[in-house]
Amino acid sequence: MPTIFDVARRAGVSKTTVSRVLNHPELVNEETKRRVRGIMEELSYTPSILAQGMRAQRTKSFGVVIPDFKNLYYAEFLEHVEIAARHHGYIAIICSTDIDPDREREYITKLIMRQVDGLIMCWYKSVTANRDFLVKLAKKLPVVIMDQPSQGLPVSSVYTDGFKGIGRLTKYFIENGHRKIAIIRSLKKYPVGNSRYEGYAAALQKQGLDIDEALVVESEWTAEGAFEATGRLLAGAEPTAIIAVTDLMALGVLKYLKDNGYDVPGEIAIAGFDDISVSSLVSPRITTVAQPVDRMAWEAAQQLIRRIENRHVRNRDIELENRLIIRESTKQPVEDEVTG
Amino acid sequence: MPTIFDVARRAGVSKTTVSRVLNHPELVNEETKRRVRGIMEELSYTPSILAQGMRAQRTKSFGVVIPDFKNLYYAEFLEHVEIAARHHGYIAIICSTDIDPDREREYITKLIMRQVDGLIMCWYKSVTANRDFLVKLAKKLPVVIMDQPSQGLPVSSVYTDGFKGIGRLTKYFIENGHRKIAIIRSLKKYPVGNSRYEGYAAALQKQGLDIDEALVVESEWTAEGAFEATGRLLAGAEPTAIIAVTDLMALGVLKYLKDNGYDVPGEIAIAGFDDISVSSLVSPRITTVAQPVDRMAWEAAQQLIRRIENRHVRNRDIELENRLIIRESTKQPVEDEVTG
DNA sequence: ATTAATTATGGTATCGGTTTCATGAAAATG
DNA sequence: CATTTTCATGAAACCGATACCATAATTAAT
Repeated sequence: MPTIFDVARRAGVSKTTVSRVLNHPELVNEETKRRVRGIMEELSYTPSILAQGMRAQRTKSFGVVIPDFKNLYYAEFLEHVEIAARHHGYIAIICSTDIDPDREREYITKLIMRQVDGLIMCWYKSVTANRDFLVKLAKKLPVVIMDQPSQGLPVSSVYTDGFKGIGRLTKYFIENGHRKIAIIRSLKKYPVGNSRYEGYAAALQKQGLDIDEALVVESEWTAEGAFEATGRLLAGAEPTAIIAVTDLMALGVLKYLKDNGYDVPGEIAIAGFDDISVSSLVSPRITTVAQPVDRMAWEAAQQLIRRIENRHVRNRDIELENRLIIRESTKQPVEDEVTG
Repeated sequence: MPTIFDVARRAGVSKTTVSRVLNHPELVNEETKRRVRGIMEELSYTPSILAQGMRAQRTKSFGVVIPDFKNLYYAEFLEHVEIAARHHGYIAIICSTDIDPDREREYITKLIMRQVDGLIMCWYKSVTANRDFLVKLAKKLPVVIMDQPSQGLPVSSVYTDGFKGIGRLTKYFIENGHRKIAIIRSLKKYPVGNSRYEGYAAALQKQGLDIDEALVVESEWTAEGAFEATGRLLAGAEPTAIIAVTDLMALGVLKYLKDNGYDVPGEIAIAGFDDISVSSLVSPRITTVAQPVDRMAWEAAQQLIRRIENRHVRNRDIELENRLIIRESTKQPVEDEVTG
C-alpha cells in the first residue's frame, strides 16, 4: 500500500504538501496540486484511516450492536442505519451478539479498542438492571439505546411506545367482538416485550375484561419459539385471537395454525408488532403495529453523530409513533387500513 | 480514554514494560506484572487497535460486502461469517451496497482506507466483466468472492453449483409429471442467476423438452419483483410448476399465487433456491435447493484468514454441495425429503 | 528602494502503540 | 574472584497521517 511519503517522493514535494492537497487544497499551488493529484491517482493512493484516526482521535465510525441478523426487524434497521451513516460520512461497524451476554461484552470491548466514536445498541435487556455497566460505558463514548427509553441513564434512546401500540391492537380486537384474546409474550426478563404485554393487560382491563392466565404464554424471541408456544397455548385454551409481541413470532404462530388446520382469520385472528416486510409477503398478510424503522434508524444515527461531533449536545429520548396496520390476518381481505 | 502511557506512569514503569505485560509477559518480573495488571484493570485500559494496526500493518478485521441486508440469505451468511471471524480473533466489517455500483466502489475504498486485512464479497455481478477492477483489488489484499467461481482471477471463491442444483430440481419436476415448468430468472446481467437458469434449460433439453419462451420471465432479485413477474408469466402461459432462482423470489411467487386464488401445489407447484429460514415458515413450505450457508461462510472466512496470515497460501475455488429439499410446495405434506 | 504582506513549501512534533537495541544488576559459571 | 549469562527494564525509532511553526520567494504597499 502506498503511503503519503511515497506520493510525496514521486511528486518531488514533502508529505506536508501532499497532506495539504487533500485537506487544504486552497493553500497549494495549482501546478503542484495537479501533479500531486496525478501521482495519487497513478498509485491509487488512499490515506490510512488508522493514521488519520490516531492523529484526530476519531475514526468516523460507530458501532451497532444487534442481537440477531435473522430477525428482519434488525435487518431493516441496519439497512437504514447504514444509509444514515453513509450520509454523514461515517461507517457503521455491525456486530450481532446472538443474544449471548458474553459476546455482547466482548464486542463492545472490541469496538472500543477500535476507537469507534459512538455506539448504537439494540438492547433487549433491562436498562436499569445494567445501570452500572451502561454508566461506565457512556463515560467512554456517546451511546444510543434502541427500543426502550433511557430511564434517566446518561444515554440517548429511540423507541416507539409498545404499551400504547399493543393497547391499540388489543382494543381493536375487543371492538371487533373478540373476547378470548391470547398473547404470546417474550420471556419476562426482556423489558421491550414486557411493556408490550402490559399494554395488552391494561387494554383488557380498561375494557372490563379479566386477564386469563391460560391465554398468556411465554416464548423465545424467535419464530420457532412462538410456533412451539402456540402449541402450548392451544392445548389449554381456545382463543379467537392471538397477539405475538413481534412479527417474527407472529410468523411462527401463523405457521402453527396453518399446519394444524386452523383457518386464519376465520377461526383465529393473529397480529404482530414491527411490520417487517415478510409480514405482508405471507398469506394472509399479518396485521401489525408498525414501527417506523427507517425513521428510527435515521434518528438514532443522527442523534449519535450530533453527540459525537458536538460534546455540548445533550442526550435525548426520542419517541416516535407506531401505528396499527390492519391486514387480512384479522379480517377478510380488503384494502390495508391504517389506524392511529 | 487511558493510554499505555497513563498506565506506565501510574505503575511507575516505562510504556515498554506495559506493552510487554500484554505481549511478552514471560519477560516481565512477576511483581511488576501484577502491579501493571492491577492498574490496567483500575483504569479499564484497552490498547488502541489503531495504534497497534499502524505498527503491525494489520487490523485483524476484514470487510464483508453484501448487496442487501433484507435478503435473508445474506443475513444468514453474515451470522455465520461473524461466528467464524470471532473464532479467529477477527472482526467483520459489514457493508451493504443496496445493489448500487457506486456505493459498492465507495465502500470498497472505505474498507481499504480502514486497512481491513481482506475482503469477502457477495457479488452478483459478472466476475469476468470486472476483471480489471478485481485484479487491481486483489493486488491490495486477499479477496474471496461468494456464489461464483473465480474464473481464473487472482481471488478465492466459495459457491455451490447452481447449474446442477436447478438441474436436479427441474428433473424432479419432470419426473413428477410436470411438462410446463416456468422459471422466474434474474436479469441477464447477473451470472449467479444465469447459471441457475442454464441448469433449468439444460435439464429440460436432456429430458427431451423444448424451452418455451413464454415460460421464462425475468425479474429483479426481490420478492416484489418476482410477485410482479409471476403476474406477467401467468398472463401469457399456464405452467404447472414455477421455479424461482432464489427463495426470496419464490416467496413473491407464492404470494401472487395465493392472492390470486391458485392452489399451491395443487394447481401450480413452486420451488426456490437457497433454503432461507422463512421458506419453511410459510404455508406451504417451499421446496428448494439448499445451500449450506453456514459452511460456505465458514470456508470463506477460513480461506480468507489463511491467506491473510500466510502469504504463501494460494487462492482456491471452494465448491460445496447444494441439495434438493422437497417440501409441500411441490407435493402434499409428508416428511421432508432430501435428495442428492 | 525598502518594508510589509502574501504565497508556497518544508521541518518537526504528535497520536498510541510495538520492537530493537542498550544497559545495569543479579545469578551462574569457571 | 573474575567472567559470563540471565533477567528486568528503559530509551529511541517507527508506523502514516496532520498541524503548527519557520522560511524562502514573490508581490504589494509605502
